[in-house]
Amino acid sequence: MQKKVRIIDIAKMAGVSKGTVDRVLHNRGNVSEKARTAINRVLDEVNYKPNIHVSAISLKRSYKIVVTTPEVSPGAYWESIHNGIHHALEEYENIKIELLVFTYNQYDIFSCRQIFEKIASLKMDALIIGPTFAEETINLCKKMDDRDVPYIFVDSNIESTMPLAFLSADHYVCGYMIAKLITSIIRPETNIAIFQAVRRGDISSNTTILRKKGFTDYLEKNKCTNLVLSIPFSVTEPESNEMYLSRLFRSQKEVPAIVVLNSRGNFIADYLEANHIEGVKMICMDLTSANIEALKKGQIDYLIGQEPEYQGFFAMKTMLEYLIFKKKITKENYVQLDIITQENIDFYKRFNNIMY
Amino acid sequence: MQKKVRIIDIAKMAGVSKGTVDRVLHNRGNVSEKARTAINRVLDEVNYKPNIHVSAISLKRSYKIVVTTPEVSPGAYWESIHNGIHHALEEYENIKIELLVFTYNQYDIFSCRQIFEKIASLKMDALIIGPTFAEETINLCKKMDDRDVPYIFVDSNIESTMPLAFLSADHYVCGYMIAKLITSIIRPETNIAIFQAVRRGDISSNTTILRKKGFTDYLEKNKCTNLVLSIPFSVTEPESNEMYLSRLFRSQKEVPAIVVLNSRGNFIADYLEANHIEGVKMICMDLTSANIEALKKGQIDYLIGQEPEYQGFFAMKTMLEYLIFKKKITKENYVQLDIITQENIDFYKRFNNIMY
DNA sequence: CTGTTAGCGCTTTCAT
DNA sequence: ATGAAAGCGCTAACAG
Repeated sequence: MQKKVRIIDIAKMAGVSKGTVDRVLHNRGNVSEKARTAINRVLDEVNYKPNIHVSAISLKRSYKIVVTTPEVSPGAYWESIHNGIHHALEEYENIKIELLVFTYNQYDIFSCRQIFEKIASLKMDALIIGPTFAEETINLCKKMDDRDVPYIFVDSNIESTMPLAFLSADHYVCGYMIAKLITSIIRPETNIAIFQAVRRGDISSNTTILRKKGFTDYLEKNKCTNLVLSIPFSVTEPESNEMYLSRLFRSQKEVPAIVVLNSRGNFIADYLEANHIEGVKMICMDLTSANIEALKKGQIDYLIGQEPEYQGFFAMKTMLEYLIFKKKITKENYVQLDIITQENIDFYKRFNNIMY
Repeated sequence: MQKKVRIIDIAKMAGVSKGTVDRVLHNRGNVSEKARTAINRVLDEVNYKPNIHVSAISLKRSYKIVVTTPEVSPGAYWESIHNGIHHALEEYENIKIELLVFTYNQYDIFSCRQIFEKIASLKMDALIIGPTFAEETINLCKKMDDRDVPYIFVDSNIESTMPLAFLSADHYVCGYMIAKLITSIIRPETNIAIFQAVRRGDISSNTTILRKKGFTDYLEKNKCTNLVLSIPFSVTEPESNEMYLSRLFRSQKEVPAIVVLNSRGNFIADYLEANHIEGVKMICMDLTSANIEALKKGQIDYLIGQEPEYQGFFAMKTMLEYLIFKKKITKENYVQLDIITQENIDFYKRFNNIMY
């Protein structure tokens, strides 16, 4: 194990001073072409890894980081992502970071536009985005690209953008897996009702489309004969859901299995309980407090988790390490698709933030 | 957010110098009773948290840490635990740590005794134990208790010991969950063959006993009518397994479902393949390379993971933070019981970037 | 454009 | 038993 090379070692090898090496390492400018090449030559030979502990304590400047995601409600998916982000910040408590958080209504494209416009007008060092609407996100990203502001996605990736990295489940595989799980516990004759959220100003979110595709593909590939009933589902106008649900159950001879492709599965579970509908097999997304409760009561059979805390944590940590330590980063980061049941749910609370 | 209190702040408040405060903080002795009480009084009032970055770079002493576990084979369970341990070490690369690793044959109690005796004769700062045999482990731990050497368990906890912490799956729940999963995908008439490893000099490992108990309890509680066939399984004498297996399948009218309570499920999968036995539903423990291969081929339906990398990583990280930064430790750490299928397996390979 | 230098807060050694 | 002081390696300000 060779002893570590320090800035001063590089300086000596290149025949310059510490200060100049630091200027090159951080692209601070004011370096002659001659010095730069000499230093870069040395850097190519040696494997310089800054001591991050020293960096952390020496750092004087501060960083302004903007976070934008759908609105956060207690115990829900996006709260977990924010928790993860804050957890990462705690790990770097000695670094001065100014965090600005802007949330938009994920069911209203106009809210998103407005917030993104505001963000575009801000000066910042980095941006973390939880996207919903593709077009709007692409617009924002273009502006960031022009200004050399690095950004990282959480929850899902958006095509035609150039993020530093993204943290996302493979939503297609997610839907595919859900199809496998639900069909493994129901009979081939059982119908499957599949719920998707309706949004204002846009057809559907990218993630839901992908999950739906994976779901359908599995059934087709495996020649499943279950009839699939697509049911719209409104978060903003819950009264219309009652109607859809009662119509659904009135039309069915046998209760269908239920798949909810967003994190609001508990709404359906509540309806079933209120109407004393039993024996329904049900798979939903995300470990929200309400979903966990429904899982523990036995209303939901499987929950699929996508590590939201880890996504937030890793996004922020990656960003900081990029900004401060210039660490290399992996662009594509697919998170686990955790299959959760009544039995293993209690072991999935690493960040202690799933409370009820 | 109040500004951080440093050693020098405490020193001033207590009317002593930095050096004396440090002596108290690290129990280094040579402090008058008067100074000690003054400093402790201040420490009770303020919330002192050492800056770990500074600690890390200032530290001159080195630590000798011993690790003992069952033997490591490539791609297998214990290798993952060791990988995790080494990852933690990488994160603290600037701290001088001498790592001594001793492995024993987990199927031979005499090997374990011999190794543990050797370990007991060593001088060390801390010990990480992957236990198999309860009595032997308790003996070793008693000796460590006498010498004030802290130890942490991975894989399972041992009663009647006083570890700093343990990292373990809840093996009982694990067995319980396996029972639920297997019965959810087979018919109530299907028999279940359950495989347990045989060991030399001991009845069975603690973990397997607990898993078996959980398994049986589930079936009983849920009035499952499946017949359970317990099959012994020898890792050291594989030729005897052939016999058991052929006898098993000859005796059955319909192929039974298979549950393997240790990580050697792939042995059974191989037998099935070699003998062209198809249509077997199978659940096994642990994401070993061989098991993953069998899962991907469709021979295994579910694998249950218990985060071995995380266990090793967290054990070592916790130990270092205890030794160096005197961090508070959570004693009981139950790891996730990951349910793995062909679909989500590829997202469970975070070998390169363990965090938390 | 470049070299020098003052911190950052903690550990450890060395006088006293 | 105690205080003073020398590092640890990096960042950033400052003086040329």
